[in-house]
Amino acid sequence: MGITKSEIFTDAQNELATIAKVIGHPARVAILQYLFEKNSCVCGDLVNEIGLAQPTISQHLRELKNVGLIKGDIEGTRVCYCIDSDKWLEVQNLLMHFFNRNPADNSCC
Amino acid sequence: MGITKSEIFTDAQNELATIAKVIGHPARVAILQYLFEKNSCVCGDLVNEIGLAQPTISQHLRELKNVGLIKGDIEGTRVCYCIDSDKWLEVQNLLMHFFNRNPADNSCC
DNA sequence: TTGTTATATCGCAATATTACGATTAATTGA
DNA sequence: TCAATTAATCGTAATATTGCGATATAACAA
Repeated sequence: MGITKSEIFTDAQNELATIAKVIGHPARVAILQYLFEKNSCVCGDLVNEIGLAQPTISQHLRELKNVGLIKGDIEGTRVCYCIDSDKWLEVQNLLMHFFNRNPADNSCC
Repeated sequence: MGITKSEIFTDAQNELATIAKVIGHPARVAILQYLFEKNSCVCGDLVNEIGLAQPTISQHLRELKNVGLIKGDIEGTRVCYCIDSDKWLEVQNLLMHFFNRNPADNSCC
């Protein structure tokens, strides 16, 4: 049905999935990378850098902002975006916990 | 249009996004967690453990298998699934590289 | 062979996502 | 004030995802 049954999963499972889902688009990966390189950027930069239309970039920025990975500051007619350090470290931690376990060697297959 | 313009992004960006997208569903997170706990499982286990129908679980298993995170071995009428260690470590590395950078403090906002 | 069990696949309905043109809103500069 | 600039929002089309009932497939057990 296109709708995820979030209610049958734990908060932790839903949280990890939500974060991963946002990172699950190359445009948003590219935006995060660009933000790290430049340490700040405006929507217009990204429209030039990435080959997507302005409304599309704006939409992706909103999704990144919704999960808290980036924040934006209005500067006149432009909006300055940057990584939210606190959230970034939180996500770093979340992913660490999930991925930093080593799979057993004695796997069945 | 619902279709991602993968061709305008780098291979690395697309790869990270593809992996993240697969992890971007709580059922698949739950499956991976269960696999780590039990070190092996069959589809039926998951149908009982998670509250989703068998065809739905099967579909999620296929997606995890498609990106290589898990593999399945046929054992009679059952299929034994487990984490693919090599791929897991590869993904671990990929995510490390992306997330293990610390955001600058002198952010604009 | 026949029934049982376990999983995959098909087909569908409901919803979500992606992308963008057109428009709006807000600020700056002349 | 008026035009220009920048970004958000609206509306929409195309496609993808999620979930499941029904069915198919495959292996085993009797």
